[in-house]
Amino acid sequence: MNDDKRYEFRASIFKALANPLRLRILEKLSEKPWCVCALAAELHTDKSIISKYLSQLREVGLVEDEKRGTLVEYRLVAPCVLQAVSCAEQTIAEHKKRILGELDSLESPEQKG
Amino acid sequence: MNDDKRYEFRASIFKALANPLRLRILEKLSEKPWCVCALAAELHTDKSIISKYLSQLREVGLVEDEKRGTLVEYRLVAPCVLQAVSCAEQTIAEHKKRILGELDSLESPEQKG
DNA sequence: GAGTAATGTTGCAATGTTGACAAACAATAG
DNA sequence: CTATTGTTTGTCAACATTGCAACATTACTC
Repeated sequence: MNDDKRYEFRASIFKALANPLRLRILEKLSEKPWCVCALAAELHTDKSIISKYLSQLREVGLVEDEKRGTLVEYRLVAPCVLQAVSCAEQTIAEHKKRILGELDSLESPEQKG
Repeated sequence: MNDDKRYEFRASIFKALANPLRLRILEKLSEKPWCVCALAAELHTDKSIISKYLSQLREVGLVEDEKRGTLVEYRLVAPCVLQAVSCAEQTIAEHKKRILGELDSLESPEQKG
């Protein structure tokens, strides 16, 4: 795989993650497999949207589906992505804390050392 | 922070990551701090685009900047995000391998059990 | 088989967002 | 004042989001 493709591929994964509702779907799928209609009811969203979003997630390989009669059961394939979310969130919280600390030291300019 | 905001916040992080060039920038910043002009030269891209992309990354807290004369030095704040990239990529590679395996077993339908 | 209900997927249209490029503008060093 | 470095703005095309309607598939009943 060439370099450009590699980066586009990675970006496409994050593009699939770059939506609040899709993140909710993934979090639900991290608990157990869900069908479209159950997710639609759970998340108070039209089934067509849930179906489309699940397709997007499937295209980049984050979830997989399996037919069960009239149902289509979706399951999470890449659970480490959710860890990535909390990692990023945590790091950014740290960052903001640091910024606030810098503001504090500006307000009390006396130096201790 | 309420629930909706939390998910939108997470999504905004992934939105910032959902671009091949921004991923290249982050990878460069994982080596060392870079200024805008050096990144623009390295990545053969207009400085206005690099500047805008760095702003996006800064807004979600993935990088931070520091002025040095006429230069503005950017550094990575959340290096674990890069691990997230390779994690996702790896998992998806596994997924594709599995799909190919299933296709193979369809082509040779004899079962071993 | 025909009819019906439940579940998913796809197409369309309106609206909003993002991307890329060029040009103008701002800030700093000398 | 000039050169260097960064940021912002304007424009236009491309893409994303949302809700609704239409269609497809399966299971069940008669």
